[in-house]
Amino acid sequence: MSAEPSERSDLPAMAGTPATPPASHQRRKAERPSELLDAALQLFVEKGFAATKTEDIARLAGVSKGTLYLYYTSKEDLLREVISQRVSTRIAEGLAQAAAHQGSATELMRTLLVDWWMQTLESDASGVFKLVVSEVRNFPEIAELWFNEVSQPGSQLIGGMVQRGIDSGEFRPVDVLSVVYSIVMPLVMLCVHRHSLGACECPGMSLEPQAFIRAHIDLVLRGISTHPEP
Amino acid sequence: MSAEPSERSDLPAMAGTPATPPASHQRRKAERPSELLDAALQLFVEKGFAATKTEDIARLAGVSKGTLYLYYTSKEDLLREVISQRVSTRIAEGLAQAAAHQGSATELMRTLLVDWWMQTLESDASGVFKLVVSEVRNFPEIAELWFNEVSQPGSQLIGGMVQRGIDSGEFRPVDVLSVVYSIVMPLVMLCVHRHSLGACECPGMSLEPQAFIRAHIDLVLRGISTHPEP
Amino acid sequence: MSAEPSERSDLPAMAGTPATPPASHQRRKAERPSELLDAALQLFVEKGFAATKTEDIARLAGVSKGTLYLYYTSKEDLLREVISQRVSTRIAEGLAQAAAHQGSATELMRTLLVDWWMQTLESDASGVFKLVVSEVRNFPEIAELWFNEVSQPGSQLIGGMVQRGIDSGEFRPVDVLSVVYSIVMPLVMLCVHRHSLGACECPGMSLEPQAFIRAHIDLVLRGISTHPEP
Amino acid sequence: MSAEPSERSDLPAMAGTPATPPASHQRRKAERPSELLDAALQLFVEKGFAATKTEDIARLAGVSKGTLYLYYTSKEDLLREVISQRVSTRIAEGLAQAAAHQGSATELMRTLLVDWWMQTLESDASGVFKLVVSEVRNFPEIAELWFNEVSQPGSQLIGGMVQRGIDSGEFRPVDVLSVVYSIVMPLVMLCVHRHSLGACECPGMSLEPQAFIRAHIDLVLRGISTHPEP
DNA sequence: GATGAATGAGGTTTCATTCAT
DNA sequence: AATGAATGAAACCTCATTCAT
Repeated sequence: MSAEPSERSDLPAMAGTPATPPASHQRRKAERPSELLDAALQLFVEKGFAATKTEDIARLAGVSKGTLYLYYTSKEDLLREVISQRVSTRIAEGLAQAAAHQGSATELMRTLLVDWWMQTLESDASGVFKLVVSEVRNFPEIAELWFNEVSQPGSQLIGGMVQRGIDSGEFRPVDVLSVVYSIVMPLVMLCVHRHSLGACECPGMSLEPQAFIRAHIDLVLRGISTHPEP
Repeated sequence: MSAEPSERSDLPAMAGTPATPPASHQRRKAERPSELLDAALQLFVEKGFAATKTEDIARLAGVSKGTLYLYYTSKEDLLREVISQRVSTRIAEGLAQAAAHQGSATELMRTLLVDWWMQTLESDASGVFKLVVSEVRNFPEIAELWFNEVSQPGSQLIGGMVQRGIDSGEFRPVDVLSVVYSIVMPLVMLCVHRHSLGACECPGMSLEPQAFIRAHIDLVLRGISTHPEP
Repeated sequence: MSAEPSERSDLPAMAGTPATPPASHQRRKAERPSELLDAALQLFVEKGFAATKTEDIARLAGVSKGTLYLYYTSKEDLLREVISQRVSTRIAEGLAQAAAHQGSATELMRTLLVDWWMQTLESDASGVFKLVVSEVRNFPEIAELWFNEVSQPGSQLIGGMVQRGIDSGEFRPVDVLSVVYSIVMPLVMLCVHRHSLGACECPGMSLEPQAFIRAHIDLVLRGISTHPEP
Repeated sequence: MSAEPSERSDLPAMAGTPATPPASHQRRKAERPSELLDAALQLFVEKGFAATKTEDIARLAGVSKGTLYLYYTSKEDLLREVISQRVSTRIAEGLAQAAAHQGSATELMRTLLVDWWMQTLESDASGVFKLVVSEVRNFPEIAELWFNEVSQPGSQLIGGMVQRGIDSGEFRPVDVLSVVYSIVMPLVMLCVHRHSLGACECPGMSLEPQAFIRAHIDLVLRGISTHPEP
């Protein structure tokens, strides 16, 4: 939220000057789209697309109703952009992290999955899961985007790790796809939950997310391991 | 469609009851509320609460716009009724099934969980999961209902089974709540998915639900078992 | 204006009863479209399409904003309907009158043209000329309608009369089309004028329309006659 | 485009005038108002006042939205200026031409009317007729302007010629005003038509304007002449 | 002078709800 | 009980105008 990287850090600030932003008008223009996207995501996730008023998005972003339309052609456009933008950011992160790590499949899964999903859960990207679940049927193009950019690469990545474990003898010869779902669905659900029932006053899930993620991964690993630890 | 047997089955009234009156008309009247609820559920799940028009609900139920208001005081009323009605029906079913079964914790879980969730997934009750996920934040009373009628008793039931397994030595002394979530979240997610991404044209999950549910339960059981089968 | 023929004069009213209208609700519904069209025509002609507010049309027709949309799908729809409806009515009238008359070409023109154009000028159909002139370029479909339903048949009719006069020796062998325009353009312009400059306070044209029309037709007839009266 | 010779023709400044300054930039500045008026006229005529966007006017004139407001205080101001400017230019031309000519009333009308109206029809001044017809009722001040600057002097001029013909025995003792309208209305209508139905794809008037104007004047002259040519 | 980002009043259209029939 | 015509609040979006740069 409000994490705009302030675009192209404009020349190293001269020592002493407190990095004055170049000019309020220009600054604003550069940041508007991102601020609007943040506001839109927050409200779409909270209230749903149809129940969110464009004026509220604008107000939350600190601009007037009309300004929104200088940057996005319609409320629906805003929805598309919010999803595709936030999703691609997060997926790129995941691939980068995967490339950086190494080790046994077991180790890899224990670190990579826990890290990436914790970051996702705690960033506002987690809201996108709930948003997509709620709105795909009204906006079929989102389905395609999601499949190509998220489901497919995600399954590939995790499925690849499971397969490696099988090949190396760490894991039993399980049905890879089925295991991928067993691993991933609770994590997705965690994100969804955080922005639906989890956001309500009610007692809710009395369990630390991080603790649960670790326990869940361990549970699955033990379930597929050839040599379960005692 | 749990309840309404659809007006076609006009079985002869049992002797003793006064010759059933012009049937088709009387029957209809009695079934209206339920038909409206069916229609509402279908559309709320498909389009979301805000994007569903009362007129569409009425039309789908085969009545006029005004008639809807003879049975329900508002669109929101319809939402509340749909959820609480469908939910209580399904939960009662679950408790009944649980009471009927017996055997080891492992066995119990393998049959009970698979059966109940498969029925739920295939009935239109599965849509309620998606509906609740999408709408709770706009209607906080739903959260309370859900917690009291679903989350709480559901966790109790499954948690109870896990605890029994631990007590009997079938399962390792795991954190019960955590395991409950690992078990249940993919199953909930399956229901949600069926009415969001799963309902789109896109390739989607290429996995038989029943096969997955079995595999998932097995995976978890192996993960918590003290004597995993080789 | 407000000249709705009250649809299907419902059975001869019993002598004594003042022809009670059948039921206010039903009555209204039947008359609404026509009342809305009247209101729309008046305002579109007066202010132009873009400057007319749908709410004003509704108010002038004595209904609320929303009611308008029960009968017409959009403001533009209203424009199309107004034009095509009023035009076809008037043209049918003209053809009927032409069929009814007979006599020499000269006589025919002197009666038919004067009568039809005077009626048109004084009915609210005259506004349609101004409306079409002002709006065709924004709504090209109107051009087609106008050409097929008005320009074409109108030219045919008048051109036919001129040709008959030439054939019978009443008129010199003039260029028919050119004469048609010389005849018709001032009459069209009279209609247009009545709803633009003619509607302003300014001194305006100090000439009785009927007197002008007669004089104009006489002038043209003398211009093409083979035996101009002395 | 009566006035602005378009910045391309940079004829060498006549000796004596100080070497023209950085030309293209200075020139532009001086021509801005006129370029804006041209753009405004074109769009007002094409789309109507209300449906024309100030931004489109600015873009067509090659400046930004804000610049427009440096020269004109409002969109309405632009409308007033466009009309009064174009009108006075054209009327002045007409008076000049009238003063330059001489001869019999018949001759005068045959040359003067044909020339002036052909020039008007082909310049963008013709659009002003359509614009005025469409917009007077929304801007009553235009009516006054039009009456004083156009209708009045125009009627005077033409009426004067007719009267001269009557006095000289060329024309019969007709009603002058009526004849003026018979003469002028088709010519005005020609201008209006050119920017409304005439601008559409439809078949349209299949008649050369110049041929028609000549024929029309001839027709009227024959209609009022005391000695019609055989 | 020139720009174009920003504003917000105002216009069109939708839709939950009412109520006369 | 059932209908569906009518309402009007409210939502989306546009665009004339302003003003900081």
